Amino acid sequence: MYMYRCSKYMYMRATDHTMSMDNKGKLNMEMTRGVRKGAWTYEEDKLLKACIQKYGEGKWHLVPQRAGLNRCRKSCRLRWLNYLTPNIKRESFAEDEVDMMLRLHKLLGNRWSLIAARLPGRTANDVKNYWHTHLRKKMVSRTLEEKKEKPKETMKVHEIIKPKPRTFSTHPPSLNWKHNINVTPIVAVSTQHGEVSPNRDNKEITDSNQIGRDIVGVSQPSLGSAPIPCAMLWDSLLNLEEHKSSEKIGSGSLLQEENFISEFPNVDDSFWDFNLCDFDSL
DNA sequence: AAAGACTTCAACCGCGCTCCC
DNA sequence: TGGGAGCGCGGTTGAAGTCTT
Repeated sequence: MYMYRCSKYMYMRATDHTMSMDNKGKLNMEMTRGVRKGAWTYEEDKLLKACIQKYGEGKWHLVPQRAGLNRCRKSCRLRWLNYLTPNIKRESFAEDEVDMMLRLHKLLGNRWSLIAARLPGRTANDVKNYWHTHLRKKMVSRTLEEKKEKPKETMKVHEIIKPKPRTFSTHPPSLNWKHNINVTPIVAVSTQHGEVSPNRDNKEITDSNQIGRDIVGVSQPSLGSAPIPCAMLWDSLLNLEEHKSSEKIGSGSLLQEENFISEFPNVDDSFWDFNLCDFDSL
């Protein structure tokens, strides 16, 4: 059943658009055509659904035309992703979802899309909204309490937990590298804000600011061989953590841990010397 | 009952990234 | 190689709903 919250507003705003230029000075063509804004109607949803069912997701710039909608591509995409996608959960967040969200936020920061990807049926917008309305206050008050308890503690800026450089074999069964490579795995980084985040893009760390932001699994090899896929490591790490938390077995689930580690036999043992549960203390 | 304060969340906006020409 | 187009993300906005006085 459809429930529209802002019926008056949506019709009043229908043609209320402003000419806008983006940061590069490009004229936004969508804004010049007098596209509709505001809340979506049932009819518009029907058109959009039919269009996606017929042509599939993607090519959003074609969607308004294909669907016969007077909406910009962004609006169509957002409506589909946040509301019309099948399997979206509309009920409130369960306790375990909230718990997972808190843990993931500690690990990933405000990367809502990554967090949402770990919460089936939840969108990045849902997660972001829930965080801002429920959890942020909780976190702020908790931080204030901690500050009261430890008023004289000084923060360490960009403390890097950095194992010594290692040489890995490039002949594991899973990767066909042709040379040995020297890598410097920066396993975890804590900032003065207590935030930790992964280096999903396999970026090379070149400056201290970036070190402050990223966890790097392995730096880019210099001999032209394939980079170790940090994003893959990270995803698997999260899978393991998710498994642990869902089974309530804590960090002692060594069978899973061993399976996980065996997926990356080329990575030295010292790389695994940290535990995601340790991030709880951040 | 009414008015103001507060909360919720759908939608908008700007920006950065990637791809392609 | 530079620029334009398209896409996706995170921050922000603001109307509607709910609560409080």
